[in-house]
Amino acid sequence: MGFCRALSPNPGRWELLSAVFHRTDDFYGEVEIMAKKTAGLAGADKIGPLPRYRQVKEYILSRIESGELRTEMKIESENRLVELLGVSRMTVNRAIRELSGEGKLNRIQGVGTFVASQKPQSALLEVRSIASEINERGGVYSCDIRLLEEEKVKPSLALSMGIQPYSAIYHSIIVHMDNGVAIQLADRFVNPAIAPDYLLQDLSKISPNEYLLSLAPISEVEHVVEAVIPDSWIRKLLHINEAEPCLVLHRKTWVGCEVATESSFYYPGSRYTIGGRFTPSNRGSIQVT
Amino acid sequence: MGFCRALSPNPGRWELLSAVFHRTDDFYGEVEIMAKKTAGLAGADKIGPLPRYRQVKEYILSRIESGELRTEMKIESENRLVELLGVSRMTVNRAIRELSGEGKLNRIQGVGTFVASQKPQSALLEVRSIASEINERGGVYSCDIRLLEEEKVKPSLALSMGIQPYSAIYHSIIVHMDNGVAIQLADRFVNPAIAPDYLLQDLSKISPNEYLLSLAPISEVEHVVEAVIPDSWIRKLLHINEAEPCLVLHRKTWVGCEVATESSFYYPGSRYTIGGRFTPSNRGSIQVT
DNA sequence: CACTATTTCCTGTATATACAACAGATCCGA
DNA sequence: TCGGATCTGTTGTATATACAGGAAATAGTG
Repeated sequence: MGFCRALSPNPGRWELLSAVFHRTDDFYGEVEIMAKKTAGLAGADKIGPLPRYRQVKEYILSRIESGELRTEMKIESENRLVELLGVSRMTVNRAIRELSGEGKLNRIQGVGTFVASQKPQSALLEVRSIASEINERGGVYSCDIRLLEEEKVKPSLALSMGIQPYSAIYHSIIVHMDNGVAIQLADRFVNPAIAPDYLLQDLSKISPNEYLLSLAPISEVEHVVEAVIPDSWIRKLLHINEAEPCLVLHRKTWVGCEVATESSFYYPGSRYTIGGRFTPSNRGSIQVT
Repeated sequence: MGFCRALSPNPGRWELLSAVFHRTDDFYGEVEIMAKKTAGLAGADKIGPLPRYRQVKEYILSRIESGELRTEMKIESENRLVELLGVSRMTVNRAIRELSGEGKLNRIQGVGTFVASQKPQSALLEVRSIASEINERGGVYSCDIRLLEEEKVKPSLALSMGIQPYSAIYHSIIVHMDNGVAIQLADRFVNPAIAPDYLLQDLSKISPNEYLLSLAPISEVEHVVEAVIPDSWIRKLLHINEAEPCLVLHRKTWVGCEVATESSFYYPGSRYTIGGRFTPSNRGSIQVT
């Protein structure tokens, strides 16, 4: 009963299979889309294949990322995708509707669906590794780990993170550099309950962000920005003088209902800006979906 | 044919009506939900009532805003709302799914749907009026219009806004104050094609944001933040000395494919932070929905 | 040729139905 | 009383179907 979960004969590749059965009045026409190959993926605790609409989303995203679908190109119509993928139009519709809500596609009624133009970097709206950001810009990434230890958490921070005062917390201070120039100082407090092995990582190989993201998906993020003249020890590490302002990005992340990390990122004002582009949703004072 | 568009007998109020007809094989059971009263609303060029799933969203949002539904409260189940509102479950499902994607509701499979806790201010992710922000905090808003005129647009800005160099552009500089203390300096360039009457507005009565939002919905926003020591004329207007850093928020907005405004907002570093909270969507390096 | 009406293709919305997955309550027997 | 099976209510996904409405191509007409 239920779904027929065929396994791909071609496990190394992403593939959609369809197998439509005839239907009677109380039996569905059954269709199976192959699940994405999950071996080696983080978050593999999720059992079973992704739901079909998610598979359709992944299918389209992968075609965009592979370069097969370029910016501004028209993609197949919903009905064409129904034929190609062997799913119903409502399923395709949900996938494409969500993707266009996420800014990946644009739709025009009566005309078609188009690949949206690439949006610029949006460090304000994302959580991504500074290393990959530098690499994508063609820079040379390096880092300097100035601190990595267990501490007793101070009461104010404990309150904010929802843990016991003076219990253990992990603290790291890392200076990230592009071509040897300090670009960011990352001052992180990590909840041991979420990342018990944080101190054991080789953070020069895998960045804290990559490591933390690999443990569990972040369920919520809060970003607050501020302009300050930082303390002298920060000025020294970033090689800036006392007249140069700093942009500080405070980030707090949650995994489920627990606070996972609370960090501050200091950017030398003269060397960095942070941005993001988004589409406001449409009620009252306009907000991100 | 098609929908029966009943008018509300109670036009001053938001109301859901249901009128279910019997169905035959090729005729729908018809249901009508009253459209939101549109008289006096901006964007009234949209003809016809909102689609039903949007009406359901508005219905729930209005109940949250009115205080009837408080934070953490469980709301009606989908099937209950189907009965109450006279729409199908898929329609209710879409409405609630989108609301939970927007962070207004939380859903737990097998348990129910709950009103999400109020998220803090998110000036990073929204476009809202500084006046209403100050009023909500209980402050006393006032402003000082330092400039409001038509100028010839410089080539670099013209390029960025996609208009002819040295053509006309509107330029305003306004200092916003809370209890007489300067909180923000707004330096705005407005595309005359979008807001031809910008210069005629009484911007001390209606804030530029409110006015611009009333003209047309913003289709896209870009925010970039930066820390600077501002020019002396800005320091003077904000009453800060030359050692105090400033947070600058650069905002660019689009209406359709045209750039509508390009603005810079200066916040005294010691008096303001800007923040936003969001839920990352779940692909690759995590981004806003 | 120019202009209009029709057709066709596309997305947008709405519904009814069916089943899956999950959580909590309830029942029941050892 | 305990522990498991069963039931019930809830959300999550998938499908078939139908119609509305926009845009562009096409046919038809003067």
